This record gives sequence, C-alpha cells and structure tokens, in this order.
Amino acid sequence: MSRLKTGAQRASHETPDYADTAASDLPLHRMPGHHIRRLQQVAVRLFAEEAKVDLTPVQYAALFAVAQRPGVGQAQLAALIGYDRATIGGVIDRLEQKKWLARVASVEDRRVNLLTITDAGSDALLQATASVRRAQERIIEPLDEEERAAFERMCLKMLAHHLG
Amino acid sequence: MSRLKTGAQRASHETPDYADTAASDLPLHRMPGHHIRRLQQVAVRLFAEEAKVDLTPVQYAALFAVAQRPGVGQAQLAALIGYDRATIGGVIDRLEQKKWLARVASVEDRRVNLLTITDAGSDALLQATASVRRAQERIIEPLDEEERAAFERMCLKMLAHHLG
DNA sequence: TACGATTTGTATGTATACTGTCAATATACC
DNA sequence: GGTATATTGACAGTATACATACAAATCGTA
Repeated sequence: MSRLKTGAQRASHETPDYADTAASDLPLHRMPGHHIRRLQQVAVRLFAEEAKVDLTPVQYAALFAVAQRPGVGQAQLAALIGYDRATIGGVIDRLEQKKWLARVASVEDRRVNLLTITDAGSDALLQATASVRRAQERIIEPLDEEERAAFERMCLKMLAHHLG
Repeated sequence: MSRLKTGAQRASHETPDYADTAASDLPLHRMPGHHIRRLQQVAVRLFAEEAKVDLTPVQYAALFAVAQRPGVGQAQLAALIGYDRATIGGVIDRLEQKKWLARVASVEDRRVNLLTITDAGSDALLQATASVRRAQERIIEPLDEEERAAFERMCLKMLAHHLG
C-alpha cells in the first residue's frame, strides 16, 4: 500500500513516552516550533497509515486542488495550497507519471501548463478521500469538540497573521 | 547569514491573503494536517529570518540536545528529539563539518558514536539561542496569553497520544 | 511600438524525512 | 560457550521544501 506504512512502529523515533523526563526536561519541549514539527511528522505518518492509494499528503492536496480548479497553472496551484514553485514541478511530475494529472500547454499563455485531472486521477482521489478524512480526525482525536474548534481557530489566526 | 533569509518575501508561495476566498473555499482549509504543514513552513521561515548563525531548526535542536547531554549516541539523540536514525546522520555530518560537533567512537560499545559539542559549537549555540527564542515567540505572536497556553497544552496532548 | 519589469516553468544545489537494507557489534537465552 | 536476536550507524532511494538562476514569454508603460 503506502510506502510509509510498514515502518510505522519503528522504535528509533518514538520515545517510550512523550512526557518522559529524559526528554521533557529539554527546553525543546517549550518551543512551539518543535511541537509543530513533531505534529507534522505525526500527521504524515497517520496519513500514510490510512491512505488506501499510494499518495502523499502533498500529492493529495495537489490532486484535490486541481480537481476543484481544472486548468490552473503550476504557479497558481502553488500559491493556492502553499507550495514553492520549484517544489510543485516534481510533485506534478510524479502525479503525471501515475497518469493522475495531465499537463497541457496553454494557447493563451505559452509559458503556462494547464493542469487537469484524469479519470484515473478522479478515481484515486475518490478512493483516498474517506481515508484522508479519517487521518485528519485521528490527528485531533485526543481533543474534545471545543478544543478542536479552538485549535483550528488558533491555527488560522497564526497563518493569517504570518501569510496574510 | 541564513540561507533562507533573503527570499522570505517571495511571492509564489504566499497567497495575498490566507483567508482569500479563492483558497479558503477549498476543503483543504478544514484539514488540521494542512494547517500543521503550513505552520511548519512558517516556523522554518521565521527561524531562518531570526537566526544569527547558519543553523537550521533541526541542527539547532540537535546541537542543543548534545550540549545538554554530552556523550549521547546518534540513535539516542534521534529518540530524544524525534528524528529518524537515518536523518540524524546527515544532520551530524553537517554539524561536524562546521566543527560544532565531534563524533568519538565509544570504547564500551564500538557501534556507538559518542557526540560532543565543541567550543565553537557552544559559541554558535549561545549566539543562536536568543534569536531562536525570538522566532518561537513570533510564531505564536498573534495569540494572547491564554491561547498560547492552550495551544501548547493541545499540542502536548496530541503528541502524547500519538507518540506516548 | 519598443523596452524594461514581471511571470512561468525548469534546473541545480542543499537540507530535511523516512523506507529498506547491510555489516558490525552487543545482548539474551539455551 | 554459542547462537538467535536486537541495536547501531551507514548507505541508497524517494519525496518534500526552498534559494537561486535561467530562458521563454507576457505585460506595462513610456
């Protein structure tokens, strides 16, 4: 299934307990940046565990966005979901290789590659969507309803401040 | 200064407004995993902007942890700060190249590289610490005191659940 | 309309991150 | 004591992520 799945229970990057004194007395544990990095790792792992098709989180986001906005260019897509223009090229390469996305040269602006999702791409997206939603739920599973809302609100607040 | 600094105001990965309707009506904007990924990008950018020495967030964490625990092995270090055993090798390579860390073969266990911080490494760490703290503060800047505490608590709750 | 500035996609180089595999080495158990 | 098992660090391979630079193409404006 997924490339990342099988090794999920490896030991080397899992402290026996995150609140272990051995680790938690490092001031690293008071740094939001550190928490965010580790949450990102967890999110990627959960995504890989749940994914029913061979898709990374980044590839899923790209595929999804193209499905919503057929005919976007690469730079537009990058701006839309927060990637680098240089990164998205490789992401699209891999999705194109799997025949899930197609690049078509624009006639109006010959610099632009218009991106379209293929039928196989739509299938993959459909297959993935339920599992992706499940992965998203698992991330915030330990939070109650109120906390989940608060977490999203705070994320959006920070992102709006730093990106807006 | 920092490799990432100069291009911080590039346009391609910055939507004009994070709450832009063009982007915010994508269901991506309801996915905690997506928020976390973007927060991670923001955190890395802020770190690079504030850093006074040429250190990445990951390198800083490694250097810091070794300073706190002289003589750890690579695998131990990885477990401590949440890296992969395969990743940490490269991180240490680069820190060793800068002469900030040293690898010494253990006599007790000849598989292990005991890690030590050099004097130059201590200097770099000292130089970096204030700026790193400033970067951490900037991430959560838009949150009030109560929200900051709540954010940390929720992060720890999720991490303990998924890693503990 | 010519031309400078900007945009688009690509390429190169560096730095995470993780999978899988391997050899060397310890440890556990019989 | 000797062997099955586990751990350690290294390596190869894949996938983000970003800086920087570049050519081709478009746009704004004088």
